[in-house]
Amino acid sequence: MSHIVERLRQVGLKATGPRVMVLTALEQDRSHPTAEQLYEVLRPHHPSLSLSTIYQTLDAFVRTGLCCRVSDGGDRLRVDGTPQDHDHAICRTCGSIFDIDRQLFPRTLPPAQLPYGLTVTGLRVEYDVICATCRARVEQDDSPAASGQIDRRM
Amino acid sequence: MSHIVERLRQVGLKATGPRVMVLTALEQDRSHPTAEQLYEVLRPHHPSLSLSTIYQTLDAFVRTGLCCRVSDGGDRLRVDGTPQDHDHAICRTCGSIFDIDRQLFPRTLPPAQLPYGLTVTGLRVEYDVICATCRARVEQDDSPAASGQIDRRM
DNA sequence: GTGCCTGCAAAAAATTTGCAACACG
DNA sequence: CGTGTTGCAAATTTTTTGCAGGCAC
Repeated sequence: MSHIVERLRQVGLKATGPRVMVLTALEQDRSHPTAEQLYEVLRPHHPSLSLSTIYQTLDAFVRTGLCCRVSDGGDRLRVDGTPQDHDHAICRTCGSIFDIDRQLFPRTLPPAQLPYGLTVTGLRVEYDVICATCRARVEQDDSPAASGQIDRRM
Repeated sequence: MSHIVERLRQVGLKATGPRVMVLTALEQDRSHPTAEQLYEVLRPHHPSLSLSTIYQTLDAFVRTGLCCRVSDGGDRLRVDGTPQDHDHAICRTCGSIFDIDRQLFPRTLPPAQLPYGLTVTGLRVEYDVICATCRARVEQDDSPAASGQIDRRM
């Protein structure tokens, strides 16, 4: 439990209640939740928690590198609290995001320079996928989406 | 000029004024503009144009595959109207998005299957970069960001 | 003609901000 | 104890929706 507190202090953040809760939740929940989803999950444990605090907390985490933003295609803020290098697979139907271990798909290293004078600091692969749930739904009946994540997709 | 109309009809969309303008703009502007930016660029040429129409138009384009959503890290809707395969480089400082030709970084083909029963339909590489403008600013003075794109970043 | 589109206005959703009270270190 | 955080409310920003009139086909 205390390793969460340590991680917070290492980056210079005070180990407050909301922060410990959010970081703990991110460590356990690999679904890359939205701010709203974190709020709903944590509020029962901390009734005075406010959504604004979630946003501020995530902002602090991203600034200090404790987590990073993830895209589900361009919509809302979703965060990834897993420190080690990994890629993401995004289901085009329901918007779920899955972590993909880097070792599965070995790649050559990126060039240090790209056109336009760009300096590369990192890279990741984003896979477009159809998740098992959505595929089953498409193959069997034709009922509309109803997954655990985001459904709207442009 | 008429090839824009053709592209629209090919996917079953009526070739209306706003659609032709937006698709033309996307073909010429490779900065992956937001809806708002497209609106500002096009409004002078079509004063009655509404932002709502831009959203609806982009929605139709994405649905029909004429363009796709791009993420600048999780903020707003940005679109990419370039059909051919390419990757993206995102400047972590100013949020600018650059197209990166696929040939620059040859890769092995993706696995057809990933864990969790995911079926892969596509993939792209996302490079984190510092663009030339931002690097110059950091190296020389310390003035705050003022690029053409998005500055806020979590 | 007719059904798809547009444009307006208003609503909804998502995120940010100001500020006083509070808690961590 | 002082500074960084929280929580509330309100403001902003971004996107969506309902609907009447218009236009492409």
